[in-house]
Amino acid sequence: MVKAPDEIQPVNSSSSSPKVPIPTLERLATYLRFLIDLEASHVETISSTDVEKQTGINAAQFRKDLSYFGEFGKPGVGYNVQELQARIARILKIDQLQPILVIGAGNLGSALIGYPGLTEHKFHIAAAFDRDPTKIGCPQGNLMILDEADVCTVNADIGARIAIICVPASAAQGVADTAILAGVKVILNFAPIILRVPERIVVRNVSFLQELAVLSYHLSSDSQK
Amino acid sequence: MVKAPDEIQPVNSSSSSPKVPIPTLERLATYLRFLIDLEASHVETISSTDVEKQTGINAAQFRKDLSYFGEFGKPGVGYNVQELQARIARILKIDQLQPILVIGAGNLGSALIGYPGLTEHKFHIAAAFDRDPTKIGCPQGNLMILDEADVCTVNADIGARIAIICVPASAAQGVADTAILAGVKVILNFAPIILRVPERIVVRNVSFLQELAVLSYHLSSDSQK
DNA sequence: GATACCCTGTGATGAAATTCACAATCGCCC
DNA sequence: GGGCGATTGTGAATTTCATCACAGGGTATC
Repeated sequence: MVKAPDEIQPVNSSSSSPKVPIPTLERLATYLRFLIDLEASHVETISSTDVEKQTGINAAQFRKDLSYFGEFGKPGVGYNVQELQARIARILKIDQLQPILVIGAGNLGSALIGYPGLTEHKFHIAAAFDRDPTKIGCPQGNLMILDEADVCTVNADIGARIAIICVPASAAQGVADTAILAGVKVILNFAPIILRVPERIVVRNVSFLQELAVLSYHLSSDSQK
Repeated sequence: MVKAPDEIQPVNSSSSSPKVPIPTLERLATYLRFLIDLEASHVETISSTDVEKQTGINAAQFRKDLSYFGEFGKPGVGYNVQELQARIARILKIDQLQPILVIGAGNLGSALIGYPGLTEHKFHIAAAFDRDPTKIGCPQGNLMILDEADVCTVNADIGARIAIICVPASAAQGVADTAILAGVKVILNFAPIILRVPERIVVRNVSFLQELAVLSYHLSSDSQK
């Protein structure tokens, strides 16, 4: 009996990046953060070995990561902090303000809305939505909570291509479908389920439950065993 | 010139797991979640190919992940959902209530305290701390916010080995040091910095800024270019 | 109770990511 | 201005992780 398989996106899907390893992209964000801090400390130049000492990331790794995007440093000198920071920001497209939709204004959604780090990295929550009628219309910070049903019409104006999903697991698939319909291209999913989305959509999951579970496992060697 | 290198934990450190790949552990948590849902739907048995259809995780991967911990299934039949769920929970040490310290009771810390998924997975926030005098003593949910300075004395009673750090980046290293002093073995770090910790301590970082950056990068192929 | 089918567990294979190691390059100093 | 120490960028080697493919074992059916 051949059953039609429910096609689903592979967990690590990335139809859009032909060459750059995903771990490299993850580290780029780390480098960026690190460089911003360095810049604030008025450090002008840094070498890959310095990066290793201060972040624990292998120096060759750092250099190879950058090499995917061109040449950045000067042999014998190192990297100009300010320039490197700017170029990584450009690579990650966070040199310009990115509008974001937040769907779900519970504890987590509210925390995101109030998080100052977002604007610091040129992300901007353009609109927040919820399904709960008691929340709709209430201001959260300086943002009005909108009706989840209006995601499409609202985003027709905003044109956000990033959505953050902060609804309970049971509702996550539904709002993901809606967001995609509204023109969203990439999704950051906080709900602890695997979303089914078309191949062209990129999803990343943040699951601290998962992280806690991994940590919990590591407790074994210290106590039990 | 040989300079004493500032030793730091490698990003992917896991001094405690001799053989099990970290990606396997991460997936175990996903399986567990999935199995709990299945159990709630009264599914009794599942095969690895079913798992692949419903989660997108390769069937052989699933079987191999489990094989690190023994044999779980019956050839020709599959896996007993309830039993597998219980055994994975035991592997991850979340079959018994795990006490957790939350340090930092800002937006994010509050969201964690109010998150019902934690208890669902046998995690229990035993105490929450902050540095802000206006917050100390205020109840947050059914939990009293304690003074960050008292972490050590409080944990002498509680004996938590897991800490969640939800303070701003600038304060994160300090509270990490304190937590370790208080007997914490593993840390879930929400602050966007790389913590320096002794080798025996396991750290996992949750950085949605990083996730957003990766997603932002993926926008390029759809629009620009 | 034999046959046909299905599914697990795992060694072998392949792919991906990390680390190594070195040639090429730069600035500095004498 | 030539030689030296330092640092980059990158092919090659190594390690880690994912997938393949199949032998072994279980179930259902007749």
